[in-house]
Amino acid sequence: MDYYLEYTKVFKALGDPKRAMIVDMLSCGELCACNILEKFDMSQSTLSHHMKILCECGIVKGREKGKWTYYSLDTDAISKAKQFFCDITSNKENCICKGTAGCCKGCDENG
Amino acid sequence: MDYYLEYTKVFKALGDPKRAMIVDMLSCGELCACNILEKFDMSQSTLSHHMKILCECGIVKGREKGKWTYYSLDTDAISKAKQFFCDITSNKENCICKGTAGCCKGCDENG
DNA sequence: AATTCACATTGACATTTTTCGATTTGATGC
DNA sequence: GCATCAAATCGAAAAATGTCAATGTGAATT
Repeated sequence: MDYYLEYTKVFKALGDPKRAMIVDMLSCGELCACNILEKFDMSQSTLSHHMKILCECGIVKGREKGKWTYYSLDTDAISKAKQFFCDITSNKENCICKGTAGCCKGCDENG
Repeated sequence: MDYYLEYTKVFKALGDPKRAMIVDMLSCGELCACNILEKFDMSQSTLSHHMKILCECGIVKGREKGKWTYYSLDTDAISKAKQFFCDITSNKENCICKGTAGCCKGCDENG
């Protein structure tokens, strides 16, 4: 159950459209909070709250430099979350990777 | 935004540990609601509610037969959700698939 | 050291979600 | 037809979430 709890935090974080958009923005490189805020119609405190959720689940990292905080994706944590997604949606004896469903690379490597 | 909203429903559904466990159970094959209920410490109405959320986001299908309802995963919807996950976490110009991060098969095909 | 700037935290509120017991619906068996 | 079973729906209560304005914090600028 703790296993599920750990990874469902990532899904819960991505379960908000605005947070999914933030992740999409970060996929092209590091951005500071003010750059992200420009693109959204939300208050600064609300954005800060969303960034905290994204950081706490592990898929986003914050790097403080002077007044600014730069955010970027943690590709390792994202890989693990993808692997979890593959794991819970694949039949372990007869993996759907072998069919047409298109599972992930990591799943192929294990199966 | 609608694009994000469509797929974030899937993540929101998987953002609950019990629902993630249900998906994991269904990955090994079709099950009826009563079989799922046996494994959990929750009321019948609560399970019914969780199944509705899983069905509404598209990743689970329900098949009614007589008194029973059999649930199974919709591998096509799951593939699309994985693709979305890859999309929002991959740099489109310089995809992380080419690195060590381990993106999904579909992402490789596109990139 | 006073001000400004970027961001985090707090407190409050409305909305959404989770959960249950009770009821309803629809199919089966007597 | 009546009782029974599986599952959905309803109504209500409790908990979690999203949001903002106000405030706090720490770094840079003057």
